[in-house]
Amino acid sequence: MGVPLYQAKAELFKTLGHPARIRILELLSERDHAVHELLEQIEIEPSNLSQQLAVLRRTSMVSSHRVGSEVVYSVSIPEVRDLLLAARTILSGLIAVQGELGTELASTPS
Amino acid sequence: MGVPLYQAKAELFKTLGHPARIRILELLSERDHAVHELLEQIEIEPSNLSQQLAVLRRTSMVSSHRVGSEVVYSVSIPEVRDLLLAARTILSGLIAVQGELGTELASTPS
DNA sequence: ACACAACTTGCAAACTTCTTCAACTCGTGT
DNA sequence: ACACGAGTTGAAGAAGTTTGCAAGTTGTGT
Repeated sequence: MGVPLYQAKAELFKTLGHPARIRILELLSERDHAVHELLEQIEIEPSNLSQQLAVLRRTSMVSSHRVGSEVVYSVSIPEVRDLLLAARTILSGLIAVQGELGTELASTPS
Repeated sequence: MGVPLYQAKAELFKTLGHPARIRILELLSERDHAVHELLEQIEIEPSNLSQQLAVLRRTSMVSSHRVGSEVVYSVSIPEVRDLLLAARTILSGLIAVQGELGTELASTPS
């Protein structure tokens, strides 16, 4: 007997409910990245990034392997992309209706 | 200038990151419900339900209108359904791999 | 063997979210 | 006008999350 499904869903969404984790997943869904490459793109302390990566690892959303002195991360659930895209669609809808943040959406690719 | 997109996404997911709110959205995406109907389906104190509904209202995910003495809620962003479905798909994948919670998924409809 | 870069871990302080209680509003029926 | 059912609101304590610091690994080059 496991956790009820609605609770598992809530936990999945909770995992996505953090700006740094969203950025990590967006970067990783383009291609694999080493931690220091993520660090260049995301404004955050190394230890904080590590913590956020740990959260994503715990929920099996990403996996890591060592390559020499680097640790490379990849998305292990490709469907996460769908979730991010659906979110984007909803946000464009909201923005169209409420009229805010318009240019942001039009110009950035993800 | 508005909030960066990745932050808006994080907030959207954060809103979904609560079991009661997931259940509310699942029930409302079947059909509109009055608050006391939701209360019958979800094990939660009335005031707590009200708080969770308020969170969903603030983010424009649901809207409410009075009908006599009842307050009826409906989903105002139909695409939320896609998000819930995508979550379900991901969860089945995870469960298939990690072998847990299997029967739960097979038998319940949402 | 040593220094250095690349990460991770443990932990405490700051902050946010959740839950419940008591008090309140608003409509319906009497 | 009154009582009652249906919901909402405010506030406060408990619980959970986030952040950054200092300390610890592990691999590479010298």
